[in-house]
Amino acid sequence: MISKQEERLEKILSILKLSNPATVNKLAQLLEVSHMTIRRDIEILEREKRVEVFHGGIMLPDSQRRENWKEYTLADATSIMCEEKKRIGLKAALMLKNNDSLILDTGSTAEYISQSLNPEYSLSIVCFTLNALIHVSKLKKSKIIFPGGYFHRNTLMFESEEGISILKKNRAAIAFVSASGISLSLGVTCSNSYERETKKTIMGSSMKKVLVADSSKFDIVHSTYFAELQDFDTVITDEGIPDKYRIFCKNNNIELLTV
Amino acid sequence: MISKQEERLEKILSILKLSNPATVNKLAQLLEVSHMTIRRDIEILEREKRVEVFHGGIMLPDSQRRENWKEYTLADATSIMCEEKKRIGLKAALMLKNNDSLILDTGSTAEYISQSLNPEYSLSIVCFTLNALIHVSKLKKSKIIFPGGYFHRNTLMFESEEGISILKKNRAAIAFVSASGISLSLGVTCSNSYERETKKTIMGSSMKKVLVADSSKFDIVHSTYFAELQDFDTVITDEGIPDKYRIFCKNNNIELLTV
DNA sequence: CCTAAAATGTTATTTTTTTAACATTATTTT
DNA sequence: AAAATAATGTTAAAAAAATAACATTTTAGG
Repeated sequence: MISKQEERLEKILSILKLSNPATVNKLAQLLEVSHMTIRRDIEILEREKRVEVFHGGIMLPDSQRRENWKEYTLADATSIMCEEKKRIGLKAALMLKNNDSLILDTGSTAEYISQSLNPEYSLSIVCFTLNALIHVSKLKKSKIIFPGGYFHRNTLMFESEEGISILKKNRAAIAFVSASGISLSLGVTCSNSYERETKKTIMGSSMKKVLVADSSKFDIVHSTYFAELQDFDTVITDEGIPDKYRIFCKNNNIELLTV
Repeated sequence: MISKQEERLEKILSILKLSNPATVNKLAQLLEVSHMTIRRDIEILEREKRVEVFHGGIMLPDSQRRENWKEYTLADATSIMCEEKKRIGLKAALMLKNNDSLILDTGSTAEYISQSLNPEYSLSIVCFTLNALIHVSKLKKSKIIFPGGYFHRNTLMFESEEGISILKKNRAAIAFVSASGISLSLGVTCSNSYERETKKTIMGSSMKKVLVADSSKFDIVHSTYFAELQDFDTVITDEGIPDKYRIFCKNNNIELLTV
């Protein structure tokens, strides 16, 4: 059970997030309580160092101020294989030409692609994750399609039956697909079952299918199977992949780009 | 030749950069002048919008501590009726309780609602615009549904047939709907025809329908009609609305909240 | 349902800030 | 240098906010 007071404390903080600082009277008016109640609330918040008090009002301490769009992105300089992923993302983006249509799958490598796209091109872009969306929405000349659906916080992905229908209505010259596991015997896999339908549909809607994955994903298997390696036309990865994959690509006429 | 006063103005600003906000007395003491001198300086700085004044002190305006997330948002301190919209958004957000489900329409007022939502609540939120999505995605305890579709850059809205289908599968306790025009004779209107289907579906999917619009929208008509004023249960606006709307709401049993 | 405790509201008082009017000191102009 | 002007300081009254003491309402426990 959440008390009225605790509720008010949260409300005070959210008011502050919007307009910092705020006066006691303004808060009292907004929350429809007396100024003394607000003062007592403020006393608590101050003791907990959640606000700073001065004559005339209160404000959020510096540490709590809203900032940091990085909050919405997976790509992060500290993540593993970060440099490889950046290079892979760039290589992928450079495959595109003006007026191309593309589909961008989930994952941090895909996010690096979205960051590397040429803002001068008029592209048609389909994507599925909030992080990619934030990047591509800045491309003023491109057309953006976001199938949408239910939000999965761990991957920042949106997914739904209807999203799949939108995707099926669209075709792309090129699709960049990611994977969390790639194996010769067990195929290409990802971690979340909710990704499967989207990935399979992406594969079916695009002319050229490009697998983007750093070398740490090879010889790994995850729970959800969605394709065979030979379903792809191109693989972009880094130098660290096992030789058997180089041979497999050569034998199966898969273009292998290592960066 | 730089005057003593100009020098002081700069000093005040640099003190603020170091400790924001600051009181008049503190500044007077630091700069070794009388409080009246500081007050006169502050008057100048305020006229030039370089500081914000409140009872008890002054602070740097938001615009001087710009943060990246603003890049993706419509809501902006320079927009018209900004303060009213903030208050409307806050009032709307304060109507909610834990575990509520809500639908958030497009527009800058709706963005202010999304900014004011309580992060401690477990809400179920449906929204349609990138700006709202960015804000609500931070609410770790809430479930997010984003119907998606084709991106409209002017409003940051996504819209599609399939998005409508997703929306139709969902129900909400409360919907916050915006409008660009409200008229007694010609009804409630918006500017873009692509918004119509979404707005009509929102109205049909929610128990309580709340119209959020600042007073500048009243007695205005835009091209796309989507509802009558009496279709709403509640109207949240500011004090500036014409009296005839107050009377109309009273007569039609519409709750009118002015902030 | 009643009681005790907690939370909130009311009011008067004290403190602080703001405003305004006027005095003083600097600065500029002639 | 004297007069005019601008900038700053002083003071008192007005306004706003903080505090404290007590009244009332709400809530939790029996």
